[in-house]
Amino acid sequence: MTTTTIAAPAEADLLIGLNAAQEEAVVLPLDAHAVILAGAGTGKTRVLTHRIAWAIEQGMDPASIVAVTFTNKAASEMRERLRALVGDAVAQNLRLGTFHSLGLKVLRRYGHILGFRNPERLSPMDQDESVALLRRVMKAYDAGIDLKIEKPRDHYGLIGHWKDKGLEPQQVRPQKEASRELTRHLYAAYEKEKFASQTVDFADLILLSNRLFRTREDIAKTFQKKLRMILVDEFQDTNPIQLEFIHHLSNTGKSVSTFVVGDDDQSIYGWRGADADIFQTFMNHHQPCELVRLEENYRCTSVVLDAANAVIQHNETRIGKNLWTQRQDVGPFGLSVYADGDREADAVAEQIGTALQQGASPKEIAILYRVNAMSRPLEKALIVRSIPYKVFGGLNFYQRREVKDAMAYLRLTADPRDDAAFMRAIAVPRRGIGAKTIEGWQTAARARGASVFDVVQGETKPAVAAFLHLLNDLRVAYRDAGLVGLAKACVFTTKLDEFYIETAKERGEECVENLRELISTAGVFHHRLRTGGIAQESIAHHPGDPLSEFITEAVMDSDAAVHLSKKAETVSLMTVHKAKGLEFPHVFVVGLEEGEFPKISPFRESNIEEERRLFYVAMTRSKYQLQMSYALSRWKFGREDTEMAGIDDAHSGEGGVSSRFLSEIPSHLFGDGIMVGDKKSLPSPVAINGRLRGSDAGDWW
DNA sequence: AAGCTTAGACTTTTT
DNA sequence: GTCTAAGCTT
Repeated sequence: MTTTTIAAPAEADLLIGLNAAQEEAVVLPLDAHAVILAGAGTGKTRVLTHRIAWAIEQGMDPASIVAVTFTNKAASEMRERLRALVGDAVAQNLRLGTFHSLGLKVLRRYGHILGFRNPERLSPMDQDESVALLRRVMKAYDAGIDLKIEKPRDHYGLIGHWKDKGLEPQQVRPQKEASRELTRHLYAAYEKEKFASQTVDFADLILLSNRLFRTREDIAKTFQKKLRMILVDEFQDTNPIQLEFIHHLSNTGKSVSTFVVGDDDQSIYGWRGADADIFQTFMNHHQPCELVRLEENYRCTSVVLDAANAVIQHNETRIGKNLWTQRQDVGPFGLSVYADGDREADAVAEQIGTALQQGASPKEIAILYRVNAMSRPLEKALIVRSIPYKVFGGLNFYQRREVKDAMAYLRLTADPRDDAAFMRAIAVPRRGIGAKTIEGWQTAARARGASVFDVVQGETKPAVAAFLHLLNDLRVAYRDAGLVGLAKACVFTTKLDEFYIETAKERGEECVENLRELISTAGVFHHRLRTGGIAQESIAHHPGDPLSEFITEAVMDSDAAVHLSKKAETVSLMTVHKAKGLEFPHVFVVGLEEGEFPKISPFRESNIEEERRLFYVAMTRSKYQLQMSYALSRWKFGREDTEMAGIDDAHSGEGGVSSRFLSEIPSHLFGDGIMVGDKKSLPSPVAINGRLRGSDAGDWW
């Protein structure tokens, strides 16, 4: 009796504060398959976490629940929120992680069946390394390939695409186009070489897990027996191999219920193999299937929602939903046009300055654009006004050259037979051993089925001996001084710091700064490890040694290193892709020109519906102010791109014409019409999706 | 083997 | 305009 008095209020608590649709989703029968269509800002994570808490409260064993996210960030956020709902102890037992970390776990456990000699050490190559491996394959290719014409990165792109679709080399049909046919052959060679070097790429984490499940039904069964419920976040971004992965775990829903949450209108990773039709496919496989729409938005103003709804309605392929809000306030919502990109940037910076004067905090403000290159003029304009900003984009921490170099030494300490790391480390800092020599070792290693490290043992060159000696010192450093001591040694004992000061000139200081940051990242990692903050996120039931875990995190959780910028008081500049899932009181969307956003490239087929979803994502980031703009001309690759230039220059084309998406917004929603240039305002939004003509046009050229 | 010069490219990027 | 990477020179 007394125990029920504890349980009952808790159950009531759990549902408090949920709206009708959220509650409906949370309390669906535990064995029901469900699709939750959760629009932007409708409480998606809330539903997901409460659903899990609800299941546990109904008596489901936490260990039989798997929740899959796409990013580590989303995983840890969910973990945190679940801690608050169900307590530390229970949250600890949940299986929660990204597709890739789950796949890695499967491979580490069962990789020996697939022929991996050291599966528990497995840690995937990042994209650059995968391309490097392909480049080596291409260089060794019988027919001979001109790497200038056939670019490794392009071929890798297509191979990755095939892999995301679940196509193994022998399943790819012969290609009509010669270059693609070459890719097909390279794919097979790439896979062979990759296996020979006992490594895997990102896609393999899922692909090989699937192969294992397919060939060893008994192993699939052991997972299926343990599990009762699988939840998937951001389901719209799931690609075919990930869906197959879920099917293996759930026995295609026959024995495990599957609860997927996402928003088809926010599917913006189609170019990475995500299937726009994934919800439909899923529902076909999981009948009967519940469908709940979360449409009440808690983020945006009603004007923004009306505009966003109007735009997204132009998409043919969507399940359909309409966001609404109870909010009564109307924030500023506007569209401006400028003569060129610099003036646009200037005006945006000016408006931000005003907002700051009026008491806004820099971190409440974001500028969003379609492509990274657009950040430059904005940065300039912000610097002039001394407005603090941060650009989120470009390379992440672990992709920087100097950090990769130091990581190569860390990796060699963990495993001297890591060829990729060996070849990188021995070349930097320079020690009189060049590409030719290394290449020679490599072929020898391949011929003997050995690693470069093994081959090099017979070398008598003093430089080689010194290098091997250095590696030994690093091992000693790790043994005696732990992860942080090793990290320090990888920067200083290796003399990487000196190397970068000498060679990188201007950037030298910055490089060393990054190397120091790497050391402190190792320190933070070590601390998290000791305080128990790691094991659950990397979902390793038997965590390996700290070094391997650290290396894996560096590859698979590139965000883990950004602890310094977290609470910075800065304006955020980022691409719309990066902004997905975030929200800001003040949002500026710039560069809304036809051709730029939507991005239209003469070389690549563009997907207008996906571009439109991207625009939809951009608009729905704003909590209060949404300010959009475009420019009549823009500097592109050092050339001016205007409406005029488009006529004779097939390369650039569309500059200066407003985005078609703007014309899809009902004109009455633009309070003041289009703001032209600095202050002049037109009575109505003339010339949206068209050229600005006539006497009006003259003024701002 | 290392350093300098020039040619080309250039959406988006959760892992 | 700015980057990287291949290739030529020393």
